[in-house]
Amino acid sequence: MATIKQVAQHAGVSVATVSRALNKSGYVKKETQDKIDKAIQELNYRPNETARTLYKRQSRMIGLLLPDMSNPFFTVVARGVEDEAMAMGYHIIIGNGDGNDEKELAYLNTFNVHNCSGIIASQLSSKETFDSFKSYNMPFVLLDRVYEDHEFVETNHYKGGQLQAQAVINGKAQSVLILEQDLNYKSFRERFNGAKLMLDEASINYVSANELSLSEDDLLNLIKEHDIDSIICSNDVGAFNVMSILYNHQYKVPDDIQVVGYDDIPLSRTYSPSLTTIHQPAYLIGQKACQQLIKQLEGKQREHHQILDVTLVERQSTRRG
Amino acid sequence: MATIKQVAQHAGVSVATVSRALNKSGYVKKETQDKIDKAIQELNYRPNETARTLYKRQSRMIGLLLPDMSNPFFTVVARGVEDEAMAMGYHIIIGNGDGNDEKELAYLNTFNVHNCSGIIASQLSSKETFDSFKSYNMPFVLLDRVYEDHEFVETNHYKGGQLQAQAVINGKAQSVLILEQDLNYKSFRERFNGAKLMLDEASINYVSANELSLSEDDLLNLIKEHDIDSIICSNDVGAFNVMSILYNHQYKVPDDIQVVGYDDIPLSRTYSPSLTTIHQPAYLIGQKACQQLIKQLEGKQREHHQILDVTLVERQSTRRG
DNA sequence: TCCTTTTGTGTAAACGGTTACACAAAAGGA
DNA sequence: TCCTTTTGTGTAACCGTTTACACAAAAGGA
Repeated sequence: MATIKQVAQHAGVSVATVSRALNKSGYVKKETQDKIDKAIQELNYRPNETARTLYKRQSRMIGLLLPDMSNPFFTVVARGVEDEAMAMGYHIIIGNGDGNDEKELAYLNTFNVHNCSGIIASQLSSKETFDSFKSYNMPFVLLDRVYEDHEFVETNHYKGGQLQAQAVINGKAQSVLILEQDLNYKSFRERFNGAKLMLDEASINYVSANELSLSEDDLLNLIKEHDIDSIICSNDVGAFNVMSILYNHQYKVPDDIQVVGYDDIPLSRTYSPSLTTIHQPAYLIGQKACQQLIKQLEGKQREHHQILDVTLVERQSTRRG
Repeated sequence: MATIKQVAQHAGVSVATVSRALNKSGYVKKETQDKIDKAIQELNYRPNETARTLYKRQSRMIGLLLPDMSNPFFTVVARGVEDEAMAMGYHIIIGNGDGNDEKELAYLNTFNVHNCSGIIASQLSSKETFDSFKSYNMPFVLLDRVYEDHEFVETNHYKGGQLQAQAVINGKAQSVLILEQDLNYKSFRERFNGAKLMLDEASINYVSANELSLSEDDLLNLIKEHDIDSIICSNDVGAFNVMSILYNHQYKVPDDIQVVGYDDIPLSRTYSPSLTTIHQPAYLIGQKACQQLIKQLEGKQREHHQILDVTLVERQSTRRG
């Protein structure tokens, strides 16, 4: 690889002039600029980012920390971040935290020692990790699972929960099973509360259970015991699981039991029956988070808390009025 | 952030000694080591990777270029790469090529100017891109779609095609529709050939069509016209699509028409009916590719061409003997 | 014309590490 | 004891950029 020194030599000027020509900073005579451009061409020179980063103490890389990139929701978020970063001349170092403090801190450290200019993080597994993040004094924005006292992008989970309830109400629900996840997370808690409120208002019976700790038998027992005709799941993948169990036990969806998911991952359109779910704009979340981070980096004005809208997508897994 | 200079000062030694202590290179007296460790502790010092990279002209980062990380097969591959890299002390810069020459070359350039130590790339969109990759003289290994004259990790696509045929033969296929994708790609071509061979040997009729250019109506017409009772798809997502169309037109899977996929993405277990498919060890592909690249970096002995096995996973979308 | 401002360029010092080299002290061998 | 080897440490150059500063030439204003 050619260096700036070689370009300078080849063009018969100093490295400082080449640098100025490259960055269009300071004065450069037209003639000189041309000579330098020619040399750059001929030597196929591309400036070394590492050296630039070292001097500036700031790279054009963004650390992206996700709980798990193989979760379909997060892959789409990641694409949103990546495309936006690419468009703005930034690049992504990716890490999977797996809900594990140590891993999250290891990545935080990695991003730091590589002089990443900022971090986008989702679902930090604890308040302690969050505090560590703050203590590094690197610009960062949070995604999806969020602490109120820091910049973030999330969606309206309360409304999402309401819409889930709305979907089963539209299908004349009589007895609903709500599958929740860890209610310590604000996002899950709000969805849960939203759904409960709607069902209460409509005077519809419901029971709830934790989706993660629920076995197949538990599910079937709950259904029998409470004569369940509608299930609200905490995400689409969970809904697929539920539908698969229902299918294997001769329950018809939606006729016997209707099912509503959350997220609207790409496959929920294609599933048979296709899944009624809450659309979260995953790609947009990624994009917005990236835009917000870059604004933060550049000290530009911005909204610190972006709450994006969610919508109900009614498909085949719920009944219609 | 503390620098090595501050550590040196704090410990009362020179930066060279600190560096030697850090890297366990050269002689350091026990006593001195302790003083330095203490200083590192107290200043919370972590060596700056950028500076290290600049001197060594080699970072501990690996460029990962995928066609599209939101494709479930590749996300799992990416996880395999990422986990393995993490375990070996490397990190991943990720890029989506989108089957687009320019983007691929842009990422190649990015990886290069960041002094990435190597690249893992999948499905370079053209021979020209491949040649560019070689011309950069960076270590790299190819994934999944592969050029014979370079190091790679792939799976046995020919056998995969045979197994797809085997699956429908097990279900007493009489008239098969093979949905292929771009046969210019060796992987798809081999699958196609493998399947054809098996069907020919068993004297079973088949027709084929291109999955990507096939509309819903085209598919339904083909099924009627040839009295299709089995469909071989080019991947799982395609199979979901097909099953969704079948579902909407009152075809029963697998009784009326059986369907076999390719890849065994996580959701194929959960789909209803669950999908018979060819298991490609996506995570392992990523891991192996990463291991191979790191061996290449370290000049270690290794296999240059790894061809991993695929297996048939029979589930509910095909009939049984 | 002389003085001031603008334009154009080069020198050298950073950025934060690693390492070649020099050299001194300690240890070992005869 | 003297010589050789091993151990331990510091000085300074280097990696490839950017930029503060100095200075000269050109342009502009009176």
